[in-house]
Amino acid sequence: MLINELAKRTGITAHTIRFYEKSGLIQGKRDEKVRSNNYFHYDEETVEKLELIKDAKSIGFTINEISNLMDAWYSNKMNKAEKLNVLKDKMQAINEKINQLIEMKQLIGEFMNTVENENC
Amino acid sequence: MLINELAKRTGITAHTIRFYEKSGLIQGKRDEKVRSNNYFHYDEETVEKLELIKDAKSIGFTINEISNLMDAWYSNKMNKAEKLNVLKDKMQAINEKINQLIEMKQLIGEFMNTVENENC
DNA sequence: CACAACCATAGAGTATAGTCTATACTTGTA
DNA sequence: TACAAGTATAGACTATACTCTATGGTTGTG
Repeated sequence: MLINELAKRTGITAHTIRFYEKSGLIQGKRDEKVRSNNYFHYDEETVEKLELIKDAKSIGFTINEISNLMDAWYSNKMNKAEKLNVLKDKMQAINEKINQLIEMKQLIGEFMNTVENENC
Repeated sequence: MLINELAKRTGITAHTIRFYEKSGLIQGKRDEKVRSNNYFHYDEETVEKLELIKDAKSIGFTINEISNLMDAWYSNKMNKAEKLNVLKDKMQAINEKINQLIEMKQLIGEFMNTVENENC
């Protein structure tokens, strides 16, 4: 699949996809049989990766963090132990974020009560 | 208290505090009795605000969002209903983030299982 | 009173994450 | 085959949130 289709499938613009490619998050392949152009071809795994990127970004992970995560996820650069380490780290980061969010919920909840009892 | 003490108390640099002041998140007061300088003076409420800013930032709120939140929190620009609206919105945003984090946890958890069963 | 430490302001610089423009070549369609 | 639509690349531009530098004035201490 070419970049425009990938963009449609994921809802991410071609520009941004190229930016992610430059950043090393995804890799398209060139078709060596075709000599007339230099078009990148993408597979289903790339769709998956972009979905993961969207999710990870929405919870506040940086490109760099996502890059680490995807190395554990998809690449063969790491062995089992290294992958598990990365995943455990992310897991812990997520748990911390959840706790902070819960604290903020309580804070806002308390403040809502205060406001409820205002006369205004 | 002057800016350096505020910085020490909150762990936020004077530069960043001034940046927040420019952004409208906090306001120091000038002492009109003193004519020789233009130093800003800060009160305990500012310390509180900066703590809130730190917390809100750590869970991914932007300066702009924090600004809205603090208007509901501290200012008299809004009436009861408006304040409650802002607070309800933030509450919902936080709940959504928590749900996304939980989803990501599950995803990573599943992947950890997959990795566990790898032979490597 | 010298001099270090502190304060304010303006404006430049940095990092992150895009977003857009210009250019040029390629492909598909009427 | 003309021409719109698609593709690649380089590089400029934007927004957010700082972070730092330069400058010049003020305050406190030995």
